Amino acid sequence: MVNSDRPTMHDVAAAAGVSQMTVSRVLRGDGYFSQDVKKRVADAAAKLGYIHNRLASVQRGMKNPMIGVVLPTLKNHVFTDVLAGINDTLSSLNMRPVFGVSEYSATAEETLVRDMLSWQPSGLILSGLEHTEGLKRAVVQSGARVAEIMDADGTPISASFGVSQETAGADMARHFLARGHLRVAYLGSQGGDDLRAAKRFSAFRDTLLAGDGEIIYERISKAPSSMTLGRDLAATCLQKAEGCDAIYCANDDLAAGALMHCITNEVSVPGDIALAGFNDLPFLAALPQQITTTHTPLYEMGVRAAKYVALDSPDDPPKEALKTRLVIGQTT
Amino acid sequence: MVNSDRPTMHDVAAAAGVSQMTVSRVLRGDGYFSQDVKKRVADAAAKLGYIHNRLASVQRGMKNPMIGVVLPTLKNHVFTDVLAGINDTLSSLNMRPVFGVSEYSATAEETLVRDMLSWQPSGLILSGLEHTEGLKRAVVQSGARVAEIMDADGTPISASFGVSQETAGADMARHFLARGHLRVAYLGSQGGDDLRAAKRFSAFRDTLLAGDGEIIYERISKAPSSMTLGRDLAATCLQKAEGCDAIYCANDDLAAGALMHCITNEVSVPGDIALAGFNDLPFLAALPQQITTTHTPLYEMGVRAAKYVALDSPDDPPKEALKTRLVIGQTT
DNA sequence: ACTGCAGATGTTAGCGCCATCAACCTTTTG
DNA sequence: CAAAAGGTTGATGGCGCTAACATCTGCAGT
Repeated sequence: MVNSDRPTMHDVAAAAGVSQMTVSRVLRGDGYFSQDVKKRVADAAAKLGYIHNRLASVQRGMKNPMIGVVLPTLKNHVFTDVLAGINDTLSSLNMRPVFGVSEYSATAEETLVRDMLSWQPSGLILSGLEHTEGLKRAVVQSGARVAEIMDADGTPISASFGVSQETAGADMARHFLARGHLRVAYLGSQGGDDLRAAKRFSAFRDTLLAGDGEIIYERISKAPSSMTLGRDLAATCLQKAEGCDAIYCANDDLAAGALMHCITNEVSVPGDIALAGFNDLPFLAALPQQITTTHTPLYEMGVRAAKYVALDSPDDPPKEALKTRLVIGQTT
Repeated sequence: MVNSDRPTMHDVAAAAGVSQMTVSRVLRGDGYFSQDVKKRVADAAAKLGYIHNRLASVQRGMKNPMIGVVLPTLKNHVFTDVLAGINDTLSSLNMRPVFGVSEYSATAEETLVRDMLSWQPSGLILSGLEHTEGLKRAVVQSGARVAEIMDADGTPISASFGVSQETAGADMARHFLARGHLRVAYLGSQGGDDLRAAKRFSAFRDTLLAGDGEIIYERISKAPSSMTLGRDLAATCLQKAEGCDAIYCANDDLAAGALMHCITNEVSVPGDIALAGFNDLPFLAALPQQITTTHTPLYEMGVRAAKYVALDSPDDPPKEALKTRLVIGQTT
């Protein structure tokens, strides 16, 4: 409920004995005004507890310091890392993120974006490169600056800052082959909704099969990703997949959960079985063993995307593929 | 950059051959209009890709489906759990959260809230009960509905949905005493900025000392909370605090990190040393041992707060203390 | 035939702000 | 010392939308 007695520039103007226009100028520090007037206005505004009404100024044509951010989930720490990069950058530029979570649904994403666009944000950050046609059309028409993050394998609407999922998957497969891990299991989550994990796995499989490897077990749970899920999936996997010598997990949470299963059940890692995840999240450093994983510059990705959408350089939209890096596991 | 060629109701009206007011009515489904007009307007809106301008309608006096949410950090999963509750609830009510992160700074929080208020949100969710006077004044004057979450020991601005940190701390101390853990270490993070952790520890200490216990080691790192920090703090603690038989950690991340240290160094838990955390985050279930902790209804807290601020019941603001529950550790 | 009233549409005003222009006043400059 | 330049303030209009009121039609009730 917006109180109707919230003071406006008119009220401040009356209290300071000037016109409303002068108050506007003083508060924005734009144009000419005397020191005397400046002080009177500042005092009046402080006394009344005046708060600027952005709705009105944006409507009038000012830039809206609002950036819409749509992420697939908050359950995976991956996105809180990206978010941190976005948030830190936008804060320093006096802009504010508005978040939405799509739960890996393209239609939910479209609804969310349409909703956000109704606030006339000056920018938008989306996850992944796959969106509904309706979303793309709405975004383009809105004139908001858009950046797509996370992925680099595909065609962005405009700018993109992501990593190549295919390269990451293929790199990991080559590592497996080099280490002689040929009988491999794959564990995933979110059903088929996590499209980036799917791309990764597809490239991983192709590369592995092109070598002498084989996927002897594959299980993509419908549940959202979590350490607990990873632990459970690993338990079933080790029971069913005889002769399996390595597990590739869709992400670090699953891999860490798998590691917990191994520790609890005294399965030696990587002696009995090798484990690999994806993202190189900070918490991996605290585990009893450093798991093999692919480092992705999550924070940096957030920073770049935020900078791009916040500033309005007229350059043509960059499509940057950030580098991933294989992190080899070891006992600590 | 908001494109000036974004279609307005006027454009839709022209395309549909009706007045702009009629478009407004049709799109809101309010008042009278014929089926024929309804269809023409809907078609025109779809063809032009019309997106409603909320700025204008809120300015005109409509309720703003925006809720400001200020959290101390995203680095601790605690807040993403709360956030999930808030987000799910608001989504189902067609409202949108706008997030801000204060990094445990009261002045940053005030800046953030003032910023948010400039968008005329209809509600606000804040963390904790301690805020600057300026913030409280601004919030009250804004007329937005406010809910404060997390804490129950203090006086809220209006509504509050939190847990008693003091009760939780004291309960844990009683558990320690009952188990005969008398030589206790305490590990914390965020310097003195995490006021709720401080309240908890204070009550814990008082209760412990009132029994036969003592705090033989205390270390509150300035770093943000993480598993890695917990692991490092535990390492130093076990080295320095001779005869220590239990560690109370400010939260589950620290406690899990401490557990990782113990596993790596073959320190038996709880044989050699007992560990306790706070919050009962879901990932604890994946660890090789269930750590002792205090369960807090994080998601539920988010749900209740979101419901309160989203709906505009005229009841006087509820001040609810949600129940915490001690979770006793065990090996899995 | 005349009221009455509901259905269907349009007109007007104004939310709070800022770009633009206009007015006036003070310096500076040739 | 007039003219130009610059400092200081105010009046006006309009961004896109919706509440309130106005208008006009058709048709039921008497």
